[in-house]
Amino acid sequence: MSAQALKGHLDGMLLAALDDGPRHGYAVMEALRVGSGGRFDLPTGTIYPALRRLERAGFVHATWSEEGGRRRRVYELTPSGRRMLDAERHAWREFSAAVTALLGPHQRPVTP
Amino acid sequence: MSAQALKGHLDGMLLAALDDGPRHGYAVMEALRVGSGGRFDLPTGTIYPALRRLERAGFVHATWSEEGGRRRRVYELTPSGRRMLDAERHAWREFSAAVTALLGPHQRPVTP
DNA sequence: TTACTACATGTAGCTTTACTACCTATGCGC
DNA sequence: GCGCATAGGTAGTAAAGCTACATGTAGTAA
Repeated sequence: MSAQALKGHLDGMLLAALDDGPRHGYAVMEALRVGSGGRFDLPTGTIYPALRRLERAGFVHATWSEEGGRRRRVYELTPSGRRMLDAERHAWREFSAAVTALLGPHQRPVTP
Repeated sequence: MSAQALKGHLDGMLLAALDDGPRHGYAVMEALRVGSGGRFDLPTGTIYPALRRLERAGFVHATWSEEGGRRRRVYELTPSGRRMLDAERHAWREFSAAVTALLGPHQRPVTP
């Protein structure tokens, strides 16, 4: 995966990871790793600043929670964040359709 | 379309635009615009530096041509560029599959 | 003949954003 | 004790597309 490929697409995936319910940062990280089949094994230096950015933008709301001596910062979608997620999903469909069209029909045949 | 969405995906599309044959920069720009249904109406400040980058990297070969008082810089895929195009197409399929999976199946139904 | 548009190429500086590298801390198994 | 998974975080860097600007030709509309 190219170094820059994620640019501008991470926020949508983070919001989507919170769509089923609140999660803390580390769990979001895991969700991206597992949900992408291991392709998005993102470093903490990517995840935490990104979540903080979404919080500042008002798309998620964060609360501290303590469980078994472990402090966790739990993130939850705000109504604004939910609207943003919708917008991101739509933008992704537009974007991916356009790129797929431009990259051309040169697919490797499934079964020769 | 988000400001950063294109990052890392432009090179593949530029190379793909040269797959049918040599084109000059302005024609490549047009090809992206038309081929994306108007979604990628990229400024010259994006296209020309990107083509130059691909040239420096050895993926395209450029020659000047004069036609009707118009100087054009015509770009052509090199063998290395063709391999790169293959790699970009493969990377895009991987990437888009992963993002689509993570954004979830929350598609709006076609006919309610 | 003036002005505007499409064609055609290019650069300097800005901004955003993910990544690298580093730090702190707890709980558990060996 | 030691290492690993879990859990959170920051400072600084690099990449790459965008904005705004500059240059010039050809054709057309006023």
